[in-house]
Amino acid sequence: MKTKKKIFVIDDEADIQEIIRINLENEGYEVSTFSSAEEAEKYLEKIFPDLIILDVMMDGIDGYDFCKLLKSSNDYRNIPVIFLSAKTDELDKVVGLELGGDDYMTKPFGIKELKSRVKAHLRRTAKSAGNEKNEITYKEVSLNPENYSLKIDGDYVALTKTEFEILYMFMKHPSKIFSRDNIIDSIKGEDVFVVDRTIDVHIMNLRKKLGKYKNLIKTFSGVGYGFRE
Amino acid sequence: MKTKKKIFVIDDEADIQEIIRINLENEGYEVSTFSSAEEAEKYLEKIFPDLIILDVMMDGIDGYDFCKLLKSSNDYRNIPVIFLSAKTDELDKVVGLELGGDDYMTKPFGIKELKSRVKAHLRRTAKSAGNEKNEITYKEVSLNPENYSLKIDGDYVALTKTEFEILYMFMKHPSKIFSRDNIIDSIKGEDVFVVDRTIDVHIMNLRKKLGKYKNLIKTFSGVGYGFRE
DNA sequence: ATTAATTTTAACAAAATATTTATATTTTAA
DNA sequence: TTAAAATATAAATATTTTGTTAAAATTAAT
Repeated sequence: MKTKKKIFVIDDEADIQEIIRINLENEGYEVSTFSSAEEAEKYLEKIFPDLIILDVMMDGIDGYDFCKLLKSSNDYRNIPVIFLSAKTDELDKVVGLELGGDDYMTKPFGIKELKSRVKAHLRRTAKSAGNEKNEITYKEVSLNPENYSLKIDGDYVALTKTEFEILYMFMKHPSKIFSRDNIIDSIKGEDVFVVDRTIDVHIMNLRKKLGKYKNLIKTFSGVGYGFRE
Repeated sequence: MKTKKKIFVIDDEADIQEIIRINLENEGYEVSTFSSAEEAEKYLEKIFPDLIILDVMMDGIDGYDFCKLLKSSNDYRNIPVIFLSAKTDELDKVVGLELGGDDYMTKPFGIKELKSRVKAHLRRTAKSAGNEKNEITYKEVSLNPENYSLKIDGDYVALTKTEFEILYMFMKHPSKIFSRDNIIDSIKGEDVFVVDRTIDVHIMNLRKKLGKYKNLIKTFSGVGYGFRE
């Protein structure tokens, strides 16, 4: 929810590029397309992709070599690569060369297949990148990421996802003040536009759920909100 | 169910290799064939097989010796070996030598026999690897791994395999929320591509079967599902 | 090779949540 | 103290997510 996953599509056929772009953008990914490996290479320093979709046969540096290049770099080694090819035997070669334990699709491929493979790979890397959240406790209030709940004096109160995210952010940095824009950006992503008052409503709902501890959330007029005594 | 079981087939007759490969791949195993023990040995480091099918008579290292080699290694000792031989008396020798308490088949062998023996051995190792599941009980609901059944107030309700796996995971970690992706990964494996709403249907079916206890499965909107009061 | 069982998908209804709008209340600053 | 600015609240609306059903696809069993 925070930031979009970035995907590079490297294929010299413009229409393949577009089919993939449209479908993946539709799924909420940020897609950059390139017609050659050289072109993509230049952008690697600017944008760090979460996944690369790579055609095997291309002019200049072909898919095999580009992948080898990636896998020999510490920075890029762990980016999953999905190979594309029109011919099965080309893919055999990829598999045989053991260019990295990623994935392979033959053209023409189904859109559904594409989407689900992309999703599966991103799911996998998300897992290995330790982004677990830990329980945070303040006095008699504790926020539990395992079940998105709030324990107040021993009683459990359910939070919605957004409420949880906001409160988590607050409690993670108590005594820090967050502007409404801060909050919107980190909860929804930078390209999401909602009216400021929306945050007020979430804050209000959180305070209700905090019951007698509602004043732990402080309003800083003209600035924003924060969590503290 | 998570990943394919890997089987090595070591036999110098190419057609035997193929018959076995086709039939076992058909059963969902990942099969690697080798024409000699030496060849197989090289691959042991790359691929750790769950089971080995081994011809007794071969040029170079024969089946007896290869098996002895395996059994003398801590790493490979526990891989079950199924011996193949054209002659019964050769197998007698294997048994006599006590090369490990595995299994023996004479050529020609029936496909059905092969499959069931393979399955039996894999089942056995799976068990000894401490993956046994124990009965879990919560209030008047208990989940029995022996027969994938659910006992509710004394009545038995049959679960399908997937239903069982999901509920087992839930009850093993009550009060934890699992995302749909979490569930797919642990039930089906990371390389399986299904639409995540599939889980909703399983949840619904589980709730139906839970009858009056259906509300033990909670929905956490935007997050996932979990088991709790 | 059929049949049956299970799993998956797709479509739409229902529910939950998020956002906006409108208005009341509080805070700020001159 | 008072007008302007900012926030709180409640109610209305929009959006997202989930529940449910039925049909299609896959898998297992006969």
